[in-house]
Amino acid sequence: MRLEQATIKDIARELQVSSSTVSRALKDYPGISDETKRKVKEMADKLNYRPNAIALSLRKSRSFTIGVIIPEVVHFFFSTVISGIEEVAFSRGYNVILTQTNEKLAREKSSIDTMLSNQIDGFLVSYSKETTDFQHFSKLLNQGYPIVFFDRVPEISGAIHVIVNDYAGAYAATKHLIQQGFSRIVHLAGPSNLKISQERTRGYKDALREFGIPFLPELLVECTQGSDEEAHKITAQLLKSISPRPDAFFANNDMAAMGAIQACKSAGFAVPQDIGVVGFSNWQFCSIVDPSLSSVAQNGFRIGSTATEILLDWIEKKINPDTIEPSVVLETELLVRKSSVRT
Amino acid sequence: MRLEQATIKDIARELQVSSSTVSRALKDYPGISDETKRKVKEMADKLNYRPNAIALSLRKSRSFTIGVIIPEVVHFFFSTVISGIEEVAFSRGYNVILTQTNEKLAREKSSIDTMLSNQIDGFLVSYSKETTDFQHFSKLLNQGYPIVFFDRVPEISGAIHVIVNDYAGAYAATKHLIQQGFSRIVHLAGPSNLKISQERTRGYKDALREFGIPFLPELLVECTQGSDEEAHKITAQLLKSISPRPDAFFANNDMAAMGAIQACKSAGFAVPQDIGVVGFSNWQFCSIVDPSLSSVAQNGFRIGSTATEILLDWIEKKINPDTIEPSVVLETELLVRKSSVRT
DNA sequence: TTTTTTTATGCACACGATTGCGGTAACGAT
DNA sequence: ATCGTTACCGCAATCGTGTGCATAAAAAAA
Repeated sequence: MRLEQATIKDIARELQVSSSTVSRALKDYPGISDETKRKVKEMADKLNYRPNAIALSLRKSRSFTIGVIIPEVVHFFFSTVISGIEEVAFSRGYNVILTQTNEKLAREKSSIDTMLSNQIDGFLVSYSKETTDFQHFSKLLNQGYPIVFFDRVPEISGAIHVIVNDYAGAYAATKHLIQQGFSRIVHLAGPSNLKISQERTRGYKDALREFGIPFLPELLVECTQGSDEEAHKITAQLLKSISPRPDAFFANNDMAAMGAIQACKSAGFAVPQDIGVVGFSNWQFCSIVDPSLSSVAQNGFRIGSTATEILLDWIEKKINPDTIEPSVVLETELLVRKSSVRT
Repeated sequence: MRLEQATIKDIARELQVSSSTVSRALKDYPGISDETKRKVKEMADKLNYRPNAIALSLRKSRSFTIGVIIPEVVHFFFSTVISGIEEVAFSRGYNVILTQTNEKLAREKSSIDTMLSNQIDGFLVSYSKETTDFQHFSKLLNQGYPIVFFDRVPEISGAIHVIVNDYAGAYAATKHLIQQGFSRIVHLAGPSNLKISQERTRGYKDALREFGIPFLPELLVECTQGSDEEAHKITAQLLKSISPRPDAFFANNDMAAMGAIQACKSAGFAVPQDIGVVGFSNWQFCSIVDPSLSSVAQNGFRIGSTATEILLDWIEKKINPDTIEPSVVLETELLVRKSSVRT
């Protein structure tokens, strides 16, 4: 038995005026007498009137809602991004509708469909690992839908990207390990089809080259899942099979770094005395584990808030996507903790 | 230059039929010839027609959207809940609109307002720490809006709760510590205005009583924030000031437990040999820290999915909230790891 | 008093889809 | 030729709000 929400018509009926007058009175249009405005507002208050956003959306073909598509919610980095998104969206009067793809392309497409049905004003996207073709995105862009990509960004024209400087972060991490006296540095890389992984690997290689350390292909291993178990297994394997053994690990993410640390400990090595480890993302637990984990911080909240600001500016036509810089690159910061500092 | 979305009228115009015919043809109504249906569907395909969910919402006074209100997104437990919510909502064809209150009551109320404006079909709520009065919720319930509360639940009539058995979890954790030979067990409790905190404290006390261990008020400390820093400080203080010193800590959440462990280590005590520690929530990092952290697992995903199933059943009138059990209690599970097992 | 201007309000339609009700043509039966 | 039946389909209203245009009343100017 839902109590009916009062509408503009109800106010009009009570006051014996037309609904157009009510509509105008509520919005302080000129040409409505102060007396009428007062009465209307009073009655609106009395009837607990709340404008029907749905009707407004239909009328204006705008929903004041943005759609967020991410691989998964249960992920420290993404949850901070969401937080940044939500914060900005809320303060600017927009709703956020959220879907996770669980890394499935099909789910990504289907989410776009339902969001289009819901007359979304724009998209914030970090695409799935399965996504290698970006036509479904280019099509949207061509139709004039604003899309801002973050973290994982495609190489298509018309989109705007918000990313962190993965290259510089990886470079700094590797350089740091080298300066700590480590030289046989393993890179536990991410999926090679993601640009962020490529960039981090590039930073790793460049740092090696810079310091005259030869790049050894066997020290570059792809961790497709990025889980601690996977990293644990790979690390244990590497420590056994490669001679002389690796003396440092630079992981694509913090979970993998933790897996590596565990494997090192199990194999009888001390971190950081024998083996140095640096992660990427600066998850919450970095500072509370033992040894505390050095990591490259990427400010998820700022990524989210920046991406949202840009998207909303685009939606509200405060910026023109064709004339502004298509990539916003936020800086990373290497946080040195115990796991990588030789004492 | 957004390309106009094709509407039902466009199809009608192309085919020289009325829009009602198109509507019916698309939905396979009887009384429309197969020939027409075929043509309409073909044309819909050709024009890339997508039904306008907003128009539908207006017509049906339903949005197929549910609103989720939580304290904060960047929180392992809540992010798993969101994941569960999103999963079920998606599979049943509902959208999820998300807001975080950042523990502010004002934000909670304002979120409810915008959601009502958007003709939300129902609410999933875990209220803020600031919320002590629940009138804004009772009012909604009285108006017939379905609300399912989870994790933090108010004592008001008409609502449905999905919670975990905090009491049993705390009881099991405390009992486990006792059985490991610890007897001066500190409980780092949560904010006492939250029912979950009260329940956990109750479990703690009952376990002590059961095993004939006197409850000492000085061993029950409220950690209002639940952060590791706060727990660290409190723990260090307790270890110094209380004599004989505490020999175990049961924390209200895992972050606090980690803070306690660090403080113990700093004070020169070994975990678990000197001091045992158990957390609550079973965050991701529990298994990767050293020593691995024993914790009471509460399945966030299941909480989210269960709450959503109930909410949607309620919305779709498959259940009657007045006749079903108002509280669904999911069991917790004590995961014993190294931090609490004396060797 | 008459005409012009200003002020305040209402009418009607639009947004896109659904649906009760009524209409029309074709066909067979009488 | 008339009626009844069936099979298809269209009209028009509806959901709640916004807005261009017309209009009535009141005020000002003539």
